[in-house]
Amino acid sequence: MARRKSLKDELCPIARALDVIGDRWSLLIVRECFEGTRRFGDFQRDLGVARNILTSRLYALVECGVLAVQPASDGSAWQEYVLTRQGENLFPVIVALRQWGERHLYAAGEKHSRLVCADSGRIVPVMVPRNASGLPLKPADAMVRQRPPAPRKATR
Amino acid sequence: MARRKSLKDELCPIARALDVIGDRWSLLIVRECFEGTRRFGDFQRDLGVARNILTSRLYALVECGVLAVQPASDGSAWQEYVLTRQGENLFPVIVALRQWGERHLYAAGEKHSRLVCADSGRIVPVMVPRNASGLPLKPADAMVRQRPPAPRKATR
DNA sequence: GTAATTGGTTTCATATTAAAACTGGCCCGA
DNA sequence: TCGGGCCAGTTTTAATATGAAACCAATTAC
Repeated sequence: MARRKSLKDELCPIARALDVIGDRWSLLIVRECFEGTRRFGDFQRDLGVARNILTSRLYALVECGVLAVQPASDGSAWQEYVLTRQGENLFPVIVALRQWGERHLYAAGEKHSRLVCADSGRIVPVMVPRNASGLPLKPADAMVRQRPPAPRKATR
Repeated sequence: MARRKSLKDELCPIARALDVIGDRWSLLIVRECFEGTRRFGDFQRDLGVARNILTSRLYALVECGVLAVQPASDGSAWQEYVLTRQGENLFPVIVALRQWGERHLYAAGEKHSRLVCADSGRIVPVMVPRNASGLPLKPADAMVRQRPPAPRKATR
């Protein structure tokens, strides 16, 4: 089959991002991190993922700078996995994905969780891209601009 | 190995979303759609994905309602794959992923494409979740609220 | 000091991915 | 209206990734 196609060196930022988090577990691990999970065993139990897969994903996420390893905060000799700044910046991705899922992946009448503000308890409004003036931006109104030294192939 | 763990019936919307688009190709296909690609051969050429994989992904995306199949608009007898409303609603996900990638996955000084407004040409500001008052919402200020008939297991 | 917990690693079977060859309709020009 | 070339897949075959469960060493609890 030849090695899985790597997208690391693609010019498109979406492709590069998917090279890192484009699988079914990585973003769930990140989600867990946002919920406060830090320990191997807790990820394993909460996600129900196989341990060896969890090991490889955690390693990959550390490798690419989304997570960092640090000594446990509870005084034990174990270590913890925590979000880096880069990892925290995945928040919009997680929220967008969650809101899309909430909207489209439940049967009519099927209950599901909601993202709310911790203080007010009010539902977090659906996140939308906005233009420089703050107006909602529709897909058709956005375009990808390539960089200066015009690439000879579509860069996307 | 036992079949790949399905996340379709997970209670978490993020898990459900990843069941559908949690792989390295699906979102790239969706990205292509936003760029206007509609034909099998064009997806294949632009993405460089193996044809059989493309077939299975297109089928899955149609199956879950992200894409729809319709007769070709150019009069030929072939068919086209186009985004449904549900698929178009992935726009924020794509934008969030792109902006994260632009920010974190390029070496210092390495050039990359930018998402800009089609009319003004101005860069699309980084998208952030906002609370009901329109103020930026930090990860720590958001929480997941479970639904009414309190589930007996963590629902997330 | 001993047993249980934690955080992995190893092993093995199966599923998924990939490349390339193959197939069978469509379309075009002569 | 024939033949060759496109288009959109399917099949075949091989390699890699995933998952479950067993295994293991260090750490912690008792």
